[in-house]
Amino acid sequence: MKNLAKTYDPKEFEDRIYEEWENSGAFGAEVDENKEPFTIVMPPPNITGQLHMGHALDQTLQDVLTRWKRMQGYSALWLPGSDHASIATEVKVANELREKTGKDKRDFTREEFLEHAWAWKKEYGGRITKQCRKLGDSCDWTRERFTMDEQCNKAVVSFFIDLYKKGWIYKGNRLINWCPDCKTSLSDAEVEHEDENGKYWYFRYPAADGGEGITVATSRPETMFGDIAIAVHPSDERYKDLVGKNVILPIVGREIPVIADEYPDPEKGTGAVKITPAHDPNDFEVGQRHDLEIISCMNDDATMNENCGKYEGMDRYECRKQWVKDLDEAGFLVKTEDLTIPVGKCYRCHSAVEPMMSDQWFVKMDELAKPAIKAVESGRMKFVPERFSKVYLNWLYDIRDWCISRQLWWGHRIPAYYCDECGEVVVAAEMPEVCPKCGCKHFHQDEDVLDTWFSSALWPFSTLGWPDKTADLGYFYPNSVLVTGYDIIFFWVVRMVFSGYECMGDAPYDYVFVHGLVRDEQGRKMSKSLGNGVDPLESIDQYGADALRFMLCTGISPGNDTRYIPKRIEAARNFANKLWNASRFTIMNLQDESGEWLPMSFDATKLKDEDKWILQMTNDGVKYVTDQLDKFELGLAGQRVYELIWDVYCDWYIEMVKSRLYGDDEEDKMVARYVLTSVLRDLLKLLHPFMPFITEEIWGVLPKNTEKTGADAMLIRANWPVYEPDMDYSDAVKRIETAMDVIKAVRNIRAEAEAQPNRKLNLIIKTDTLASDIEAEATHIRSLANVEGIEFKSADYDAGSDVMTAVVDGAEIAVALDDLVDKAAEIERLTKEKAKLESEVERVEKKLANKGFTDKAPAHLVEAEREKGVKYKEMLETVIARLESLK
RNA sequence: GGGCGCAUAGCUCAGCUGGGAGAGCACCUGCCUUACAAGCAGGGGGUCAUAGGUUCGAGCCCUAUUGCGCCCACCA
Repeated sequence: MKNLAKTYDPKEFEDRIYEEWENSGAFGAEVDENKEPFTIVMPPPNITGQLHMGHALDQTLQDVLTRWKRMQGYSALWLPGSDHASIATEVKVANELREKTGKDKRDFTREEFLEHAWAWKKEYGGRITKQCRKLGDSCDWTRERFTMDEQCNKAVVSFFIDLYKKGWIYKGNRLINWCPDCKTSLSDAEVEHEDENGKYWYFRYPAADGGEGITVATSRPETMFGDIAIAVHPSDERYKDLVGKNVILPIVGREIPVIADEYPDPEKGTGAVKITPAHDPNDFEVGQRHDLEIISCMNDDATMNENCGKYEGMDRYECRKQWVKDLDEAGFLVKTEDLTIPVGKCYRCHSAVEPMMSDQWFVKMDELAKPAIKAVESGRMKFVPERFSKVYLNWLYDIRDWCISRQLWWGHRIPAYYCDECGEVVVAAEMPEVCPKCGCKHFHQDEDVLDTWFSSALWPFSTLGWPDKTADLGYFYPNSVLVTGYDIIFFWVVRMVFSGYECMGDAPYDYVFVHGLVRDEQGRKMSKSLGNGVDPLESIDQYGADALRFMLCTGISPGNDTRYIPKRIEAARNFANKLWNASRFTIMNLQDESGEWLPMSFDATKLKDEDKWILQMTNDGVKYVTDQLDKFELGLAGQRVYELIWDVYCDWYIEMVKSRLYGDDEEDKMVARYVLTSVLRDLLKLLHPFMPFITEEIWGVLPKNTEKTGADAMLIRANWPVYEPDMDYSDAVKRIETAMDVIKAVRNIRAEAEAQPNRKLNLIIKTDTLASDIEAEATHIRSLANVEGIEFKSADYDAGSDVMTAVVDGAEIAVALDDLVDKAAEIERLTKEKAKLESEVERVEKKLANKGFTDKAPAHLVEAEREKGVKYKEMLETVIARLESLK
């Protein structure tokens, strides 16, 4: 006997199947001009650790799309890779070194440190790809890439040089975001703003001429050492006389001017603002406008510097405390106010970012942003859901230059070389031989590395071979879809788009499919500090990858967050189990005792109604699922497959077909076997993108002789089921649906009457129109409702009082239950039914009486409503008549 | 300050271009019926946040309000 294992145990086959897939080259995508390409480049996970639920969601969505397109006949490439994650990894490696050796990062040479980092990459990069395999990711591992591999590095250098030559990359001393812990600059996108409880301190700056001076509020008193002016609004009458005069920086004693500028808001604080260009972006701009000096008062570890007198060497917060105390004692503190203030935090280490003056490399954004804006405005590139295009565009509309240099070691080193003699800067792929300016031959390379997102920005094409003109690049670019979380639209999506236009002259992809976050059961963000993260591997271990995948992509809608709820993954596992058992049933019935496959055949003229019914349901399902996947509605698609398998195939079709399989009409059995198998195959295909392992495992056991076109052992190469628009089994569908109504009605009566499930019932069916239809399905009614005799009578027949009745569309079912009939309860039940029907009839009649409806609503809806009216009225009359007869 | 999302059954969420409110879980009842108790059959449960508006018709469209959440932003 050939069959599936008795119990569904994903551990038994998931790893094995993955290995088979990979070894057979099933995921390999080829440049094939006879096929349409479908490309997804995997958002590279950071090599900082292991995959979390967010990755599992992200990758499942990509895999569903890829597998589906592959089955549709596309040359589907899903290219995997990982990201060096410059700053994040550097922090991790430094921590690990500290733990292991007790030494600080700076105790190592750059080369030593990088050696450790590469070892880290080897370990964690490998761990991640293993996890992807566990999830069932059908990516082409032969094309696996890393943001710091040779080709990507080449791309980075090439892009840098290109932009530099155009004058779009420049070096300048600017106010940047500085992380005092990571000791590196950060881009604006890398700063997170958090509200914190803070204070405003109001200090009096006395006038230089001995007058009262001016009172200024600040939340950052420690930056006062860098104050260069006090600004007031030109229209502010209060300070009119002071403008142009000097005030004295308290305690420090330095004189600074009062200047008029549009920046201060007279409504806020005292209307006067201290100007500290070295530590505040606004002040910096005011300083530029007035050509003011810039005095920095902090070191790069956020301790106070030599400009701060006795506070030199103090931490910024320590200094703040002492400084405020000293000012207070000296009588300069006017008042204090509590309030919340937004504080910029480093997105990696969460320490407060300090705006600082620093010499850094920048990318000029104005020109680059233009095509990226147009890409979305013109509809060339679409966000799914659409609303994210707004987020994207808003960021681009007021984009500022991008600070790309980082004072780190792990990353792409900036390809800029400085002449040791004259300081000339040469930007080139290799260290130059001779200085073009002074002719000297000694150079040193810039010490900094590039923002990690500089290399990710090139990912959609650097992975395909750019800057070389490869066949892959020509065929697979632009990518079809980018699947990513909404949290990295700024970091990543925006930058890929402008880089794509700059390097390739086209958008990097057609669609950006944005998903939300996976939260914990209470809806909180999964985080390490909360310890509420769920390891995908653990849940795969417990329920199987298929269950996890199915849970992640059903019951969700695009762009919205979802929650990880153990009960939900359990339900998905139960679904897999259901499919497993149904398949076992089917396979069991396809063989004789010795395990030989029994014959099956397709003969359209021999199809029974239930065959036609399920063929129609499956056919319609194929269309629905395909349409939904086209719209990225994986949740709706998955939901329908679930219903088709569980409700349609298992609960109804298998139950209906049983009597035939156990009967002895050999010809009919061949048909039943055929439909059973053929429908199962289509359902497996529909489910395969969602649950690849179980579908593959079952597929492997099914007989090979029923697939119309070349059956392939690998389900992933099987053709996506085709929707046949001409299929019309509506007569059979109608009869089966009527039979189902009857069955449900009888089951209901049985339960209400508390009749034992094994007790055979006798029915009287009163109908003037449906006798032949119901008669045709009598077998089903007998077996599924456990009915013995069925007697047909005309609609006006009096069934007496020893029966319980129910109405269906077109017939009244009377169940003989003399010993169990509780007349009072029966009347109550029918009265409820009557009320229900009455309200339906009323609703429909009201609607039809409304001239607005009959005139304006589409004709088919009006017609449908009319039919309903007739139907409900008939049913109601039947119920009323029955009630009468009981009285 | 600007923008966005969410509010539907006890819980978690679906609900496509407006046309008789759904699923899973939980709950109640009865079943170990030889594919499946990770199951089968039956059942209860919702003023679709509030108030207006558009429409013949609104969970869905418009306006306002309330509550929750998120993103962006230089309030000293």
